[in-house]
Amino acid sequence: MTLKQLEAFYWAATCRNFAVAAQRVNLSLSSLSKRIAELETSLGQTLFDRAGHRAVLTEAGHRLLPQAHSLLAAAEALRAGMAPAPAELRGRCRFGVGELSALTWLPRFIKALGVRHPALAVEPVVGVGAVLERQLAQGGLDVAVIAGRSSHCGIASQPVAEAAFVWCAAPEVLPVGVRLDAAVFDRWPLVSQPAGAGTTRLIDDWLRAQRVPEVRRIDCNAWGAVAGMLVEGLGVGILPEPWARARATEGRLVLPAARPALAGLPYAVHWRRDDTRPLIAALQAEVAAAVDFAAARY
Amino acid sequence: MTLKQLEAFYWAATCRNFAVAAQRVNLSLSSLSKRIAELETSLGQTLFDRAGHRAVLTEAGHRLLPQAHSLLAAAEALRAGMAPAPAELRGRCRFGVGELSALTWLPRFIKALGVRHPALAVEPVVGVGAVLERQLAQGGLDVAVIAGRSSHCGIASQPVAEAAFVWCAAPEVLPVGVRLDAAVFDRWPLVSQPAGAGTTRLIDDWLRAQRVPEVRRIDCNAWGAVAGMLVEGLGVGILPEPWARARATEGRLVLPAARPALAGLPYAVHWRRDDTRPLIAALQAEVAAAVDFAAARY
DNA sequence: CGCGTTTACGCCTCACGTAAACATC
DNA sequence: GATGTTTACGTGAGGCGTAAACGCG
Repeated sequence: MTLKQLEAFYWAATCRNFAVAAQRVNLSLSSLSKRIAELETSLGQTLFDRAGHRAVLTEAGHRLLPQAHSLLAAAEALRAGMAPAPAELRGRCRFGVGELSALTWLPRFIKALGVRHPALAVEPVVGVGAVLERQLAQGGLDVAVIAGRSSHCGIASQPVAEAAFVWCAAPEVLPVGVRLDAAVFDRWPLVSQPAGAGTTRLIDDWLRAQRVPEVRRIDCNAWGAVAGMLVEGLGVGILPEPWARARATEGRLVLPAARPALAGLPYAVHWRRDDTRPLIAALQAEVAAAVDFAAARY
Repeated sequence: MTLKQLEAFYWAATCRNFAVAAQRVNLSLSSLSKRIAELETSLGQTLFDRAGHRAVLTEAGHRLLPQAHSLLAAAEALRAGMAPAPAELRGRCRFGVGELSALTWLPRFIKALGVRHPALAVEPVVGVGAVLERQLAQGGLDVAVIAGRSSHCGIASQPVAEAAFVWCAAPEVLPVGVRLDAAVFDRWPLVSQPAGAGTTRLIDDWLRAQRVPEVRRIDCNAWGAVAGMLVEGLGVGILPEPWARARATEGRLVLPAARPALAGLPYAVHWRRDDTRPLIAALQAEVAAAVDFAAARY
């Protein structure tokens, strides 16, 4: 029995499938399979039931799982406690972010990360918050920076920054001085993000507070397109505040008064609570310092 | 960092020297040295100071030691908890016993052990209790069955049996019916075991209770020789009760009345408290069932 | 036929032991 | 020189990935 075998077992048991787990432990699928087989012979117990379409934990596997985790966590703590200096990170890191992050702080962050950790292969994965969260839970991502806190108890999160959004529309849609209220949405559709995005929750909360019953929506998963559609006068929507203000000074967008003002959208680093790799703790700190939604827009 | 490296480190740190530790982990001296070197580079810390004649723990090594032990213990517990059946023991086992054990229950025990655990290489080491205890503490022995409980806090023990001894002497030394008292020792020397033997403590306690001030002694570390000397009328001494009775029925020894009677000498399995190998727990049970000082004498 | 896991096979690292060297007392 | 640890070196096991095979929906 080795720590590597236990590690392979743990992630195989808690990821969506062996392939995802193999990526996480930097192993080929076949090697992962063999390590688990080795562990099984070493313990004299079958840990996975391979009868069905997918490998599923046996009773012995379920018994082993928490023990394996605590042993791995202890080993990690030992390693961290002994290390003379924060180690340089290495291996693959799948990093989930929303599109807004991808367009603001992410590029600079990836660059800085590459300088500090040349051996770390970061793979940014841009997607909608809800999807990223599921991928995180299933092992497809190592960390994700998404809006809000997770409802999933296996996922831990740490707030890092708040993004500000404002309502906006083209002047021909909302003449200067017009207040935004429920009546506006009778005449104009809402240009918004797809379900599962953090901003969608933000908008829904606002609409509910305003008792706006039903809204026509134009959903788009690309902020660039959303901004373009708003400028073109297709409807009313929200944009990150710095972007909206830039367009407003050019006279291409109007920022109507809205009460209550849109709440800030809190972003948090998310990670699997059972992931004790030093990678996680280190990234958490690095991300916290880097997130800045006012940064350059690409 | 691997469990094997930590194991090598732990025993290297707590045994008398690397050579002893190497035997315990079934490794050559050079391989042990390399494993420790690997661990040092893996942790980025020097664990042993090799400047002097012997390798001595550095500050980092001292920090690591308890953590390594708890991790190894956890790994062992996991292994034991998962094992479907008590595993067959394997490897080398240095087994310390007093000479009395060597002449009574030990041979039969070694035979039985060989049947149940063919892959276990048992090496009986016969010696005086105090010496065995020191070897145990320094890693030279895995377990020892010796008289009394250990005073050393790093050594755990579990009582297994009591051996009975009786005073005896040749008829020409102590005619039948003569009581044993202090006066006898003015005329005859005490034939006893060397300092550090369990029976020596037993005798000293008795002499002190009888207020016998000073005694001439003939010490010998071989029971066979002691018995022979007693039969030859060289002095007064103690023998295991079954042996003495056998000689008494032949009329070659006399068993004088003695008040108080000699106390029984309790024997216990001893092992290093920090030794979490399954070997120890298994042997403890096996030994407890096997020890019998009334068994055949060889 | 797609998805998920295992088997087959060749490569190559690395862990091992023997033996010699080195260092300290 | 005795004791204790490391270095040098040749060997073999086994961990690795690629690619093919297998087995279930």
